[in-house]
Amino acid sequence: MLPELKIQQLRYVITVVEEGSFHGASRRLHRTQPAISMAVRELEHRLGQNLFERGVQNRLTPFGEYCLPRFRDLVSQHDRTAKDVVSQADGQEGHIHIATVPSVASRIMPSFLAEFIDRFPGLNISLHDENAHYVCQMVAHGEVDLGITSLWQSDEELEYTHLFEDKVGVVCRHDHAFAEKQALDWQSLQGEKLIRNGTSRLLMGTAATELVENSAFYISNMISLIAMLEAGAGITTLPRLAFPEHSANLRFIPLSDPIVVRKIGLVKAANRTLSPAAQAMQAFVLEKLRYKEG
Amino acid sequence: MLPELKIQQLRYVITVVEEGSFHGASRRLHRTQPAISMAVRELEHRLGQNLFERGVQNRLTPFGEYCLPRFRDLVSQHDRTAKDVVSQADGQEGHIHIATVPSVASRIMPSFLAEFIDRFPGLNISLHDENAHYVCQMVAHGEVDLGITSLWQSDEELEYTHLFEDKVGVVCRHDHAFAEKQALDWQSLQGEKLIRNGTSRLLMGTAATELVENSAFYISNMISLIAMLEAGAGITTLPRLAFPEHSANLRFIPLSDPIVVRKIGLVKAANRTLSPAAQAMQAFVLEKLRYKEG
DNA sequence: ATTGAGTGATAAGAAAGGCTTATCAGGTGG
DNA sequence: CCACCTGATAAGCCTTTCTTATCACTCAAT
Repeated sequence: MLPELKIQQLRYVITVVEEGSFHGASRRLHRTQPAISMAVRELEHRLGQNLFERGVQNRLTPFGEYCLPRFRDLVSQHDRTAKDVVSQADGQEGHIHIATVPSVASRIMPSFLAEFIDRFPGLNISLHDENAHYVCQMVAHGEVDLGITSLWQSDEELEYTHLFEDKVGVVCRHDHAFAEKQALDWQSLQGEKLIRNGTSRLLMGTAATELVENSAFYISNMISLIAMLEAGAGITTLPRLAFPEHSANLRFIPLSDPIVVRKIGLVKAANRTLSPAAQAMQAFVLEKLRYKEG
Repeated sequence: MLPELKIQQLRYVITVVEEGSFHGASRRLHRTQPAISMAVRELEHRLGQNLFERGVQNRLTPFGEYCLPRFRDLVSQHDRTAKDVVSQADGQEGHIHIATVPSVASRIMPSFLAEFIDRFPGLNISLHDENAHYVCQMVAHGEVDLGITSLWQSDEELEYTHLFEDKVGVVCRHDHAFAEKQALDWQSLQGEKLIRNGTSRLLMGTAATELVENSAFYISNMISLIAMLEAGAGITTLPRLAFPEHSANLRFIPLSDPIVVRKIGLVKAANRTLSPAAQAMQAFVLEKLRYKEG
C-alpha cells in the first residue's frame, strides 16, 4: 500500500534542488543526466504528483516543497544510521567488557590497555578482575565479551586460545635461607611451612603434589597472603605474574623441578559472535600477548 | 563511502527477528525464503559483519543487537514519511488558501465549503474575501492557491476557467416605483439618482454606459451602499449574487436591456502547479459550481 | 535571424539486482 | 531411522537502473 521511497531517489531529488538543475545533480552524483531524469520521473509517477515544475523552469511544485524537508530528514537519518552502523562494524566504536585474573589485570593490562585505547580511541572498555573460575563463568554467561585467564576446566561453551605460560616459583621473605637461590626443586621445600593459595592447585598432579597435601594453611586473599609472608609465617608458591614485584621484603625463586606453569589464554564464548569492537580487542590481544613469557 | 541501507533489506532483517526465522519472514513478506536469505547476506556482506548467528540458531549477533533498534527507527521514519507524502499527494491532507469576491464568499462558499470539508475531512482551508482585483493579484502572487472571482483583466499569468454568470439588476427600496416591476431596461433608469459601486464598471461598454458616466455618487463599501439605498438616497446596480438577499427593504429587479453579466470563474496561476489539496478543491469547484446560474 | 551552449526528455540496449524454482545440508522429534 | 523443520546455494528469469545517442526547446550573443 505504501510506496517505498528509495534513499537513492530521494538523494537525487535533493541534489537536483541543491544544484538547481538535473545536469548539475548528475555531475555531482557521477551519473548521467537521463539517469537522474528517469529516476525522478519514476518517483513522481509512483507518488502520483510531480515534484518539479516541468516546462519553463525546474523549480519545485508546492507538493515538492512539502516533500523536500521530509526527504532531507529521512536521508539524513539514513546517513546517520549508516555511519553509526559502519563505525560499529569496523570496531571504531563500541563497548568491550573484559575480565581477567587479578595478576593479569594489574601486571599486563595497564600498559596493554593504554596502547589499545591509543589505537582505538572510540572504544569504551570495562575491565573486571575475578578469579579464574569466575572469569570463565562470566564469559560463559555473556557478562563479558572476553576473558584472559587460565582455564578453570575444559568447557564446551568456551573457546580457549593460548597466549603465554606463567612459571610457578617459590615466594619467601628476603631473610629466608632460599632468598639468594637461583632455583629450587621440590625436595628442598620439604619441611618448610608452606601456605597454600588459590594458585596452589597448579602443583597438583606434579611431583610436588605431596607438598601441597601436607600444607596446613590456606589463604585465598592475596593481601592477607602477602602480609603472612612478610611476617615470616612461611613460604608459598605463586606464578611469577602473581608475585607482587614491588615488594621489598619478598623474593621469588623459580621452581626448577618440577617446572610448573599456569597457562594464560584468551577465553570467549564458543557459540557467540563477538561484537566488532570485541573482535578488534581479540585481534589486538593475540597480536600483542601471544607467546610472550610472563 | 557510506553503504546505502535499502529500506527493504532493513525490513527483511526486522521481520526475520520478529518472526524468529527466515521462513516465517518470507511467508509474512510474500517472498520466497532464498530471497530473504540472499538479501540479508548481501547486507551483512556490505557491512562486513554478520547480523545473525549462523549455524546453531538464528538469533542476532551483538552487532545485530546494536543495529536492530536503529534499523527499526529508520524504517519507521521511512513509513511515516511515505504516509505523510502519500496523503499529501492524494489530497487527503494539506492546506488550501482560497480567495473570492465577497458576494461569492457569503452566498456560495458557506454551503460549498461545508460539503467540501465533509468530503475531504483532512484538509485545512483559509478563505479570504477581497475585491476582484485583489483576488486576482493574490493568485498571481501565490498568496492563495485559487481564486473565485470575475476576471479583473486578462492576464497571462492567470488561468481562468469560467464557472457561471451573474446577471446584473437594479436595486431599489421597496417603496420605489420600480419595486414591483419584473424587469427594467436602461432607458427606464434615466433620471434616477444612480449610486455607483465597485461592480458598476460591468455596465461600461454596454448601452447603459452613459448612465454610469452621469452618476455623481460612488460608494465602494457594501455596508455603506446598503445603508444609502435603505435610506432612499437612490438606486444602484448589482449582480444578483451581490444583492443582500435577506434585506427586507430592498428589491432586486433584473435588467433586461442591456443584459449585463458578471462572469465568475476559477482563477489559478498559469505556470504554477497546484498542491494536491488545491487540485482536489479545483476539481470539486468545477464539479459543483460550473454552469450553475447565480 | 542564426548559432551555440545550455536545459530536460526519450529510446534502445547493456549491466546489475532481485526474485523464483529446484535442490542440498544440517538438526530435531516422533 | 526417517520425516520435517531449518537455512544455504545455484541457475535462470525478469525487473530495474544505468549509459549512449539523440531530440526538442530556451536563451543569449552574434
